[in-house]
Amino acid sequence: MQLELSVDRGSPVPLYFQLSQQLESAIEHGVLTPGTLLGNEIELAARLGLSRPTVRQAIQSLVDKGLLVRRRGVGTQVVHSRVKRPLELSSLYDDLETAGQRPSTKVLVNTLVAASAEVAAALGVAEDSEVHQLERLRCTHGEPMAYLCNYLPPGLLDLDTGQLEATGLYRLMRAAGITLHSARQTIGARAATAAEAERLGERSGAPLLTMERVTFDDTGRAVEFGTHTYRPSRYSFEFQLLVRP
Amino acid sequence: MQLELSVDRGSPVPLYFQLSQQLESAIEHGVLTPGTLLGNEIELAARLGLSRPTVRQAIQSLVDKGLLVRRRGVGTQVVHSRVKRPLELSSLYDDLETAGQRPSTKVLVNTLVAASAEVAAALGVAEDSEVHQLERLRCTHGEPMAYLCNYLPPGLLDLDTGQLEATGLYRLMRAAGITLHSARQTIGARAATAAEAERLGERSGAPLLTMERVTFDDTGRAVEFGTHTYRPSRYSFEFQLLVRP
DNA sequence: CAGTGGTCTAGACCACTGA
DNA sequence: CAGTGGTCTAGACCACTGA
Repeated sequence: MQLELSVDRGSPVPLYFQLSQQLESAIEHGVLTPGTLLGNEIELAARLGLSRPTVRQAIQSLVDKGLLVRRRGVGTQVVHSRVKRPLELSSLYDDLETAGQRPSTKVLVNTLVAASAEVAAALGVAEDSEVHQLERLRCTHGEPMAYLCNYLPPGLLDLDTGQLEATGLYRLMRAAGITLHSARQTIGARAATAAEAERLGERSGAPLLTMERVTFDDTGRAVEFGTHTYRPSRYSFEFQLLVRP
Repeated sequence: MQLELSVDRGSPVPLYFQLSQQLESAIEHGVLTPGTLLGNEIELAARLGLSRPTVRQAIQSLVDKGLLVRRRGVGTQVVHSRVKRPLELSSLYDDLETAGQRPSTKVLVNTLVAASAEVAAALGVAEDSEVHQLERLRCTHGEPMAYLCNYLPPGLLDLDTGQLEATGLYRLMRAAGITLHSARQTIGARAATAAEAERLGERSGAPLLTMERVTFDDTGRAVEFGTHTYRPSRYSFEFQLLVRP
């Protein structure tokens, strides 16, 4: 079976990207079945009228995504397991929306406060300096699912309550021109305090899933510090990991 | 300040790797401070007597690790925030050992059983076919920390109780020539059952952190299915995420 | 405008794999 | 042994950034 591949040199889309997109879609649609050998890079390059480095760049991006495996002396194969997207720095709001859960958000606190020692350390600002404080209740199907507390450095973003109820925080940040780069997360569990139980509709002492996160932009500035609690019956963290070679 | 970089063409270590190692160590030791511009690729290549693609390959690997940021028209900069290693498919045993926690393992079950529907689906074997079952209690400082239940397909690995108590499962797999490729994980929380509480030294109904995982090798075969429970007072998941560009 | 990284070519030699 | 991916060279032209 010969896979139909072609590139358009008139397109502004890079050639390696055109190729990797076609391969990815062929894998996702089952045209390239698991275990298939791709054919060697030099022949593939000749067939497409591309240079070998360009073909390698396309293949490499799919290896990085976990869709292909390369073995010296053997060839490049489509991975057998259905690899979903590896873990990304994703927005809870976007994840829920993608899953068709129709999330809703209620902003309970949106104000400026003096940074506590913990918040100041996380955001890298002076203690007692002003920071934004945000508390939101996220529901799906009208039921509370998570309670989100966030702190943001001042002057970064217009935090409009209306917008915060219509979309997620990460999307607002990106729209404000902030380039998210990395985040440090801690996921744990503990018993709900009376106040937490009340907010989430659980009983006091019930198990809660917790997440603490500091997000950085590409200049290394902390742009957000959040402490979130989730109802474990309604939410868990699910992700794909790739072993780095 | 001029950073001292040099490559040894007599070494079997690839040139791009020699360079990326030197840059990484300079960043980790603070010789290259956050925000520093690396100097353009062409000049860097000339200085080292390398071609530009080789220099790019070195830089790219550090961009992938989150240590450098590239901006067209601007240059390549050392990231400001201390980025630790991004999330890897790591072994709990290795993580604890690295943290100086001196983990110990007690094997409670090491036997062959008929696969339940859940286990069969996870491992991709027939229901009721024979699989290895493993139950281990992991302690640090003599205190229980996690209870690990694992299932493995038959014939993959010699599961020696002595070795299992001396090291981690992933290390045994790698030693057996298995190339780990990816894993699908779910992290959640729930209340401890009476049996679970007993095993971990908690009270019944106490919150537990849970992890479910299927690990695949590079041929796409499921090599392990695990359901783990952790005492949240003694363990949490901590990791760094990078935003994929 | 000058300077940067992004993309691309057309080769070369090598190490490793499996028959 | 033939076939594969891994590494490397010495260029080229382009798009984007910021002064």
